[in-house]
Amino acid sequence: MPSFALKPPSDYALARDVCSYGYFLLAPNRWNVKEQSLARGLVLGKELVGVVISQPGARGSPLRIQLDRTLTSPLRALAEAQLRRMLRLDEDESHVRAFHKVDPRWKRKGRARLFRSPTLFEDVLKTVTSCNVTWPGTVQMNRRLCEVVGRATRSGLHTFPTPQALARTRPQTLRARCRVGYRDLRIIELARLFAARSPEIRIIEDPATPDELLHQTLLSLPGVGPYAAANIMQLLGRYSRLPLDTESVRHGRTVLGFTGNSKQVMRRVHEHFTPFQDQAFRSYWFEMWEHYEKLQGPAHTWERDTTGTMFTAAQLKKLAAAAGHTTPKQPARARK
DNA sequence: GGTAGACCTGGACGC
DNA sequence: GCGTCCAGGTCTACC
Repeated sequence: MPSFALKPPSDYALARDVCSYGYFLLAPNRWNVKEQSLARGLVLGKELVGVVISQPGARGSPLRIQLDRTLTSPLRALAEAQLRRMLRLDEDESHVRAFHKVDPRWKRKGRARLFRSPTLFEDVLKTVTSCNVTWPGTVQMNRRLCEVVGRATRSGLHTFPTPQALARTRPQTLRARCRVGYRDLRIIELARLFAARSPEIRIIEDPATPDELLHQTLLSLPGVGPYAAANIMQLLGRYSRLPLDTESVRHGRTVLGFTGNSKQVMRRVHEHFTPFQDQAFRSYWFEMWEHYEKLQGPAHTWERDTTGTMFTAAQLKKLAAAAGHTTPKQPARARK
């Protein structure tokens, strides 16, 4: 099997840095708990390749990238760029230090990097398919999008659908076979914007775009509201804004001990993380992630196919109660 | 500028 | 096994 090595930053730990954000559990990603490796398909222009990423040595040692086919140099460069994005290999030791200087709580474990997708398009779609749906629904939608619109590599690994493929897909197909519900037209419109490299997409992709303009441009995209815009910003490495949702309210109540209605708790969560300034999201996220790991065990032991119901409100409530966290009774439907 | 209600799916729950 | 209720963020109409 062809393979190559990728040199990560000196503090890089694959299991910790991949299992740092829920997208590692979403198709086409497959985290292998036993092997502690990540497999998925990548689209390289018109070509496909299946990759299995592992780190046979200790922290900071080279990553081993196994391929299910031989790649030419230009294709390998494309694959490498996507892997670097997904694994956040460009967030080097100085990036990590900058975060730990603001929030030293994560220095000992070295937490700083957040897993994301090989492309911005996949990150945007994963965000949109996580809105107004419980976690098992998000898992389902991503799996079906990959199976129905994505393609399979030689070794049977799936790729995420390209903007071009999704732009050609009929809304009925997305609704009936991918179970995306009312998101069908929004997903197709997003795919068309990415496929055409519209001015909005160029603004979003430009690292020089100021945060405020980036935020406003994201809000203009179909299916993207305040939560999704803030989340896409963190996926772009802009950590100043918090994607506040019902999960933030739960965290505010159960972990931070805030009281009041949802709106008040959300405001207090926002205020709580304001001192972390341009690192606010990472402080917020790792605090929540640590809470999940307390309830469910280390993230690198989570199986994709059995964690589907893990993050439902009912399940979290049960686990929090079992762990001794108080969970005040919430209104039947959380108000935003 | 703020808010109510519709949107759609799958899990939970009661019978 | 079936029916009903609930969770979830965005969008639009309306005040």
